[in-house]
Amino acid sequence: MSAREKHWLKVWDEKHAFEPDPVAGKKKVFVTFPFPYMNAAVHVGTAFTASHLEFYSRFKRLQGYNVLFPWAWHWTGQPIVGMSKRLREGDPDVRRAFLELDHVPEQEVAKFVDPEYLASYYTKQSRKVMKETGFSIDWRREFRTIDPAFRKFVEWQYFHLREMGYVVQGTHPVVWCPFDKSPTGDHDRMEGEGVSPTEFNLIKFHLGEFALVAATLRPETIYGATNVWVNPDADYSEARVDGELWIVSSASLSKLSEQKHNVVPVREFKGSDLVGRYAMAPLTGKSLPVFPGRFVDPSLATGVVYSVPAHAPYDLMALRDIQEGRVQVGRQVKEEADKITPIPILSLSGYSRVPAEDAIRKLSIKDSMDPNLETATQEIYSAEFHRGVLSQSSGPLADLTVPEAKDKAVELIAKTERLAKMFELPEKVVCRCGTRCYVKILENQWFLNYSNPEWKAKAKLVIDRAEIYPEEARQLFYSTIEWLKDWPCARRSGMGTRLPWDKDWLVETLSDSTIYMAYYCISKFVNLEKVGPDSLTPEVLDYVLLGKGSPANLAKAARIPERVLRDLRTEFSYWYPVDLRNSGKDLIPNHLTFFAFHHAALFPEKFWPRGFGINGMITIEGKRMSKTKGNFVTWEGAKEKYGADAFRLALALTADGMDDADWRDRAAMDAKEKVDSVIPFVKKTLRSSADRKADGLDSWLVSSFNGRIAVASEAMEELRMRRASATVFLDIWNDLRYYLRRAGKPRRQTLTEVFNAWARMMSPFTPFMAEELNRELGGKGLVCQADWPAPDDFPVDDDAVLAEAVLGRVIEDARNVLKVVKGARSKLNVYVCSDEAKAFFLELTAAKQSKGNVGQVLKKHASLKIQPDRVFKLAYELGEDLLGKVVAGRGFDEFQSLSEASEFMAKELGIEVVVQKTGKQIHDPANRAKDALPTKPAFYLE
RNA sequence: GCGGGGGUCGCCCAGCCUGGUCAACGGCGCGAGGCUUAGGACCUCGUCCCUUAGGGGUUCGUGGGUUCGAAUCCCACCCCCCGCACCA
Repeated sequence: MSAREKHWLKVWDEKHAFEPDPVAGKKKVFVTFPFPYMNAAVHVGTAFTASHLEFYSRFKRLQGYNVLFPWAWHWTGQPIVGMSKRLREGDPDVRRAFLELDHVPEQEVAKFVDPEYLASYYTKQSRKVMKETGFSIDWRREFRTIDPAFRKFVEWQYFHLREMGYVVQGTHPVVWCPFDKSPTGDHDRMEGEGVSPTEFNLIKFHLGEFALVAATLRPETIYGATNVWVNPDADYSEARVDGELWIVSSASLSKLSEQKHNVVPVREFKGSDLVGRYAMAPLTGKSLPVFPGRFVDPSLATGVVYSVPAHAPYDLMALRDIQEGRVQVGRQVKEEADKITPIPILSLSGYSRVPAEDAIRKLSIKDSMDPNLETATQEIYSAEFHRGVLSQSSGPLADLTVPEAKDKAVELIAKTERLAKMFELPEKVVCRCGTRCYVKILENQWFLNYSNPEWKAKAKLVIDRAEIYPEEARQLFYSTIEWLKDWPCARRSGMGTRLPWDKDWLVETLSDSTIYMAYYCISKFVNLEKVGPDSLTPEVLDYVLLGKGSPANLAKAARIPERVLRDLRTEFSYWYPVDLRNSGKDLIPNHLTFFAFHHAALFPEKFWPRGFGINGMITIEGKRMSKTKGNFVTWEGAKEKYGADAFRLALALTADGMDDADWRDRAAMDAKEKVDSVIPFVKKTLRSSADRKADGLDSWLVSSFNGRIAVASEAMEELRMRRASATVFLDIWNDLRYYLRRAGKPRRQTLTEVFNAWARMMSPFTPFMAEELNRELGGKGLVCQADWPAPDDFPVDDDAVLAEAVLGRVIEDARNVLKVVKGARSKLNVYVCSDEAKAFFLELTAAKQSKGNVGQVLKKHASLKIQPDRVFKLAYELGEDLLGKVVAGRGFDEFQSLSEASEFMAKELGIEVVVQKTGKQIHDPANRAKDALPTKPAFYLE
């Protein structure tokens, strides 16, 4: 941290510049950021998103608002506990990540075996780096989501949600880690991302008094079944399942019992013991032989499948293996197998009657252990599912499409009471803790009832009423609200708050973060020890947040002074609602929409969020940020490398709207150079300036500055930080450069005014440098507490704008001519049009616009011999804006203006320039002067 | 598959809603010149093609269409990115 940064941080701190309290009658802005999760250091992505709020906050303060930008830390949930646990168990990867990627000192890592210590370490680090970056946060309100007082707040919320019927219980299959005793979400998996429980149909084939239970995803193929497969090497069991006698793989027994089946094992044996026996299929009543098939995975579902060789490549290949002697079997099995031919059950365009055969041939599959069988199966399955139609051989299923036949088959088999269901993971899933997961049916789990149509409608209203930046994001909210189903809101493990009515469950991370912004109004009092967690009873919170009850009575019961209670209510009613919540677009499908739902449920409309800011995701040098790939930039690292101001400016300049932001070292270095050179530039410029009367060029600079203020202000309002910062740091700078180049002697007073305002415009982005600059300019007070420049202080002078625009056009034209014309030249003659030509131009343009008498004008000025088309074309080229100024421009004398600029033109063009006004006695050897038009003088190059 | 965003002159990107002032803003890179002992920084000019007078040609994913006129509006297609849930 530089001395300059330290100095200003101290000054801001001493002035309590960012610690706002309610001020009756003062307009307020309340901005919030979705608190970062503290299992790692904050990184440039966090900084990017948060920077929008930071810039906006500082901007709004300059506009005179009372601005609250608070901060908190998310500790709720599984990952912190999980990392800590893995460290305890000696996982080298976790340890290395702490040491090498986050640069945590060795002795600290040792203490990370305590999850709360781990989180507090990162919290401390993150707070430090954010402060040092100059974020204008009110740290008095800081909290962590496991603070006792915050828990009371969460309990209050859930108490009400349940009362309103928005928290309901349900039973659902989940991917379960038996070690963590917790559902295993996608991000908690070492293996099997994207895999979710799939419902298999269990079909009972009668085998004596037993049911040999085959699992299938394709019940519609039952009429094509030719035999049953078991894995001869695997263990199978007889067991009493829900009172029936089943034969299934031994591995499936525990899974069945996790899925609400009552399972009592009876006897275990090898699959080979089943080979050669016969099992009777439902619906067809056929007695099918049991064959050995090593392709059958005993760990998938029941480890028993039935064979449909016409449509299942695996089945066909396994059958061939037996028929063609690649697999040794007993004589009886071989004889039975030889009798079997595939039974086609559906027709499929583009394939023969036995599609499995086609696929096998296409992929040159040799036996039943060929890995290509998976591809073949996928292909056939997909084709049949979308285009297949069941044929007559399928009896009652005939003529149905595959999806229809599936439902019908399930219905028919269920009628015979030979159907059961089982959930299974189609692919292996391994939890991050290394444990293999399975499907568990979780009972009596708590859900937020987001599928409730009334709640949805209310959430939609929140979005309807809110400002969304950028507007394109609005649709994403609507889609999310539509799509959202009930959300499991409680878990068994991790850190957090227990459900007040069911202490076995902890409120899950996303679910405890929905209305917490309201708690910033309370946390200030908690941190100042004016109110303790025990006082935050539901009744007290009802008063503070909903205005219910009488403070006098409550004060006694809760043992807090009535004045404090009233202050709490005042604090909340003043700051709420949230005026702007900014986040990356990744939070729209969950957090931000939850935020809308819960505000809709709990608060009256006047407290619903007013604005949502959405930004894109960050990439590093064009690639996705990833810790494991080492493509990772921490907030601290970037701040240290470029300095706070440059880091901030680089963030601002990197992207607008929902575009993804690409963080590039090169761009940040440029920003650094820019920031570092502002003050030297200003000082040098002022040194070279003089006290003199304002001229046209000064008016031009002021006019231009007027436009810059307008653009920057509007962009700030819309959170278009790239546009805003580019205007301030690039466009204004360019204006100044032009001014300095063009001016004989820059005028001190004009520059001082502009620089003063410039410092204020820079201050949201580069507050340290802006304060420094303000001081250099002799400004009083702090620039962070000054006023945002008003356009009225920089009036527009149309004639001055026109003069510079014309000059610019003339120089550009002249450059063109000089570029094209070869050969020696010593002097450029510039002929400004005559008064009559100007009159002709104005009259003709007016006549054309008003559809007046063009012919009359032409006749009147016929002696000029100017083609009317040239006039029309020029008027068109000038555009409405400039043309308007030409028409209105009474004080603008083109000849005088260009004459005064002739030296400048000469310097720019590198050739002598002589400006003359078209008239009788002028130097015009090539007779060009007659062609001159307003804003378009004629040239002659000598 | 469902939902969303996007493809612009070497790279990043503005413009698109509200068609013409668009060969198309700005930044980077590159080239030339200035400044400088030198380098960096900084400043100026140039950077699709052609052109001895300010002009012309061909461009904004591809192919059609609407229009006097399309990067901008409409249709179809191709390609890329993101999200799709028991989790931050």
